[in-house]
Amino acid sequence: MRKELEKTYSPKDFEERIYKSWEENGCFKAEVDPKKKPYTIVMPPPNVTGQLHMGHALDCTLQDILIRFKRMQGYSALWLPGTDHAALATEAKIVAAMKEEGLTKDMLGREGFLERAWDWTHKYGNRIKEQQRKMGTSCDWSRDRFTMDEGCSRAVQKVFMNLYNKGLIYRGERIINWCPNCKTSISDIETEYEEQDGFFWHINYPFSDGSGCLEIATTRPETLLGDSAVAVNPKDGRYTDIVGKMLKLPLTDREIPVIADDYVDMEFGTGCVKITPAHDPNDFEVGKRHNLPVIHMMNDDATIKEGVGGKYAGMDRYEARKAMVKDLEEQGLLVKVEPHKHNVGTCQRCGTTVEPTASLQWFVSMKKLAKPAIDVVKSGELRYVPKRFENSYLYWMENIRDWCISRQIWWGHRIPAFYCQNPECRHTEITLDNIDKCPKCGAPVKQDEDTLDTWFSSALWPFSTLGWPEETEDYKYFYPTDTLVTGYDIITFWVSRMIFSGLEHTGQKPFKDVLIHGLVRDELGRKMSKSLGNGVDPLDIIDKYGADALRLTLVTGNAPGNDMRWSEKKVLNSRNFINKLWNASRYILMNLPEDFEKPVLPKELPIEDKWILSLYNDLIKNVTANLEAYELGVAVGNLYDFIWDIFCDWYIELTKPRIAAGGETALAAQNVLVYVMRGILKTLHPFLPFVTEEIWQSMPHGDNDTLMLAKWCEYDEKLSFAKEQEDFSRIVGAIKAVRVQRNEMNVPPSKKVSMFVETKFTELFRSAEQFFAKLAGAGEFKVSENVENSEGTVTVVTESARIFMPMGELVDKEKELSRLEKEKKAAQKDIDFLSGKLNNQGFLAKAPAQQIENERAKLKKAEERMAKIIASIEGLK
RNA sequence: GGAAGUUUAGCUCAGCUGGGAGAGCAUCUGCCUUACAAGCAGAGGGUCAUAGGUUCGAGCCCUAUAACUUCCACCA
Repeated sequence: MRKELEKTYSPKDFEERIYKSWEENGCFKAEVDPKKKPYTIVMPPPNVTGQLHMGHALDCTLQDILIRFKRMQGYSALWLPGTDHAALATEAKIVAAMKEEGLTKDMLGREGFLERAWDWTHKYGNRIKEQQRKMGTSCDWSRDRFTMDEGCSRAVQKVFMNLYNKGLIYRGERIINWCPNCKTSISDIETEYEEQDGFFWHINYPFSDGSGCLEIATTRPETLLGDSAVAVNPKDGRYTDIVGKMLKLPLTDREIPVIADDYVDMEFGTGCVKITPAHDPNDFEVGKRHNLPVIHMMNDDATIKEGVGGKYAGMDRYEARKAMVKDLEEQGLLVKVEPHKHNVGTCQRCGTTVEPTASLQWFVSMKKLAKPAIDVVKSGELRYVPKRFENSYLYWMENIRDWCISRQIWWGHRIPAFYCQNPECRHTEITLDNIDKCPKCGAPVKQDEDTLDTWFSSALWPFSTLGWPEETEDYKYFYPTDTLVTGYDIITFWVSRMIFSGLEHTGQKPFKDVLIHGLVRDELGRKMSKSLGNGVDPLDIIDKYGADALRLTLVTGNAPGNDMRWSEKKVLNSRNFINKLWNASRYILMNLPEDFEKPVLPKELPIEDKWILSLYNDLIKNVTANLEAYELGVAVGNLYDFIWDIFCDWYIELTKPRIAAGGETALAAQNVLVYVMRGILKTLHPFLPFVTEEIWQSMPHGDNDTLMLAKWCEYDEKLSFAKEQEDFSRIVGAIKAVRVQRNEMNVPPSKKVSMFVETKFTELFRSAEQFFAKLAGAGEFKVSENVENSEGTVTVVTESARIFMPMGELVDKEKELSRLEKEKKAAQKDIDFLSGKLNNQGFLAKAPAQQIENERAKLKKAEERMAKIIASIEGLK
């Protein structure tokens, strides 16, 4: 039952229909099948309320190509989709939407807010999935997961408890990055540094005993309110006498000591550092060593605290800075102000300058967890493609610091810690259940108000989605997964955390290969971003050119890990290629007999059939190898070149006279055409799923109802015809040479020209008469071993033949001679180069035998060509 | 401060383990040849960033330099 192919390629007419039919027929569903080998990809979960952007489109395309390829190869291929709750990002969006209604989180309360968040999630949660469907995403929607669904949440709690029991999670007061706008802690990697122009303020701190002042330098004068000491280097001769003395802290009535600590760099600034343990990571460490008080001088919105701030209380940090500098100046304590460039941490989410703050938070102790995650990569058990990304991964892992995982927001997994309210007991219980009484003393307990970093749950994604901690069938069969596909921008955030989490909790690496891709940039090479407004919406592109064209654009000419520049011209080219495929299919179909069922290759085939089959066979080998090696760009390049430049431009053209002739030869051509086209469609399917399926339905397709589940083609020794491949390339070469000559002489293609071929491959060339007629505009066509030259004749020379074309007055003898002289020169250059190589003793001694053989063959051809050119020149004279 | 990447035709990029430089777009010439003008047949265009080195042989390997990009760290 074949479907008629529409006259023009119009993806809108069938992409949606085809997706629906795949989905309805359960084509995406992966089965636990012991007879098959599993192949698993877990999809990097996009934000549940997000929208598809070009980065997703790329991510999606690469994964879909791999999963479709493996599925056709006979694996039980699972591509597991899902979405991420994206804690802070989502909460910020909801808060912003609430603000429109004049609402705040506090007005709603935790319960009310979460209710809204879930509503929001349900409202927008399906949007991105619909958009992914438009891309052709062949994931198993029946296994769709969400980081906050029951199973994933349970995995989160379980992991928290495991780590806590092993002593790998702890709660403590440390310096963390505080975002005064989001009002939560953020982890180190969520903090982005940017260089800003600032100042170095030199301030005099007077000694309490009135014996002068000590000059310190700081970039943040306002933190003076939190100072608990001034430190000098113990080896610094300038200051040995004053260690232990007390200083009057300016603008306050406090006194602080001078201490000695190695941390101070004698060369930098004045060699005296004010120590503010509550607001600087280094100062915090110094403070711990010297038992200094941690004085918090800021509120969570970065205003100055009541009590420590004196007259500055309530002011914003920068406002306070201004006021304090002014006061210091008035009091004569400001020595000087120098311009100073420094890096300031900002919140990845909102861009606000973060405030390093000592705070009571939960941390994951990383050193122990990092070790196996380093080993598994170093040993090559888990590999990055391309390999260079292992460097940054290993560097990060080897220098890892503890991970702050608690967040002061509501949308996310609540920390399963319950604190006993009895001051005598103060027990902390970590439990999977909701308890209200202390298991130790029976007093009421209170659950920790905080939630977990969103990456804490993402870290478990490869196994939490498969059922872990339960030993489910899925988990046993599909885990560990095979390939993780993601961008280099989230290696530290996500990939590294999945690796150590997988190793720690499942005892296995979570995936075998990590395929890293780059960014899709705009036409000017800038990152696509909302703020720049330079993003290109994949849905617009699909609407205009179809999903296949978008997909093809995203893989064409791109090597793994490299960024690519977006350009709509590239999409146009992709679309044109698909159009080519479409029309080639139409050609094949419109000539096919009604009752043609499936292609059978006849035992006896003409040379051009063997030629195309042999090239096709090579193609299959190359594409498969490149897909296995994750060289998707190269694989699609192989297909592009074969389909356009060989199959369409040559083979199809070659079949035209045969099909017109009818009979046996036509039937053989039809079988070969359908045979190769079916193979092309299969091989192209992972890249262009929609159009290949649509064409497949119109092709004679035997038992397979859907191309998506058809069997992948394999290299077939029986289709390899080296001799015919080489022979036929002589014909192709000769036709091309004739075309060049005709073009050069401005002979219109429609004008028939007589051709007399002199060659020792007489049989070969005689059999190609119709091709010369069709493709080279040959009129009279004669082949023999010797042709006499005559007046008014142009000679085209190839390594296999001389072709004489009488062109009458079009031929200028002198011009023809000089042209041939030019060719002679070029041929001589070839010969010189090759014989030079072959006379080089070093080359002969050290080059591989095969290489030497190749060069000899090339030289022989060049010499044959030369002999023919010389004969032509002689003949003309 | 540390690390990685990029540098190839006018533009955007390929070039897999080293064996006489490729594609698309753009430019030029000629074609409505009954699958396709979203096309066909041709042409021009490159000291493969620079300087050394290894090798019989380097776009590819090594060293240095320059420019651009990115990541990491962050001394007040």
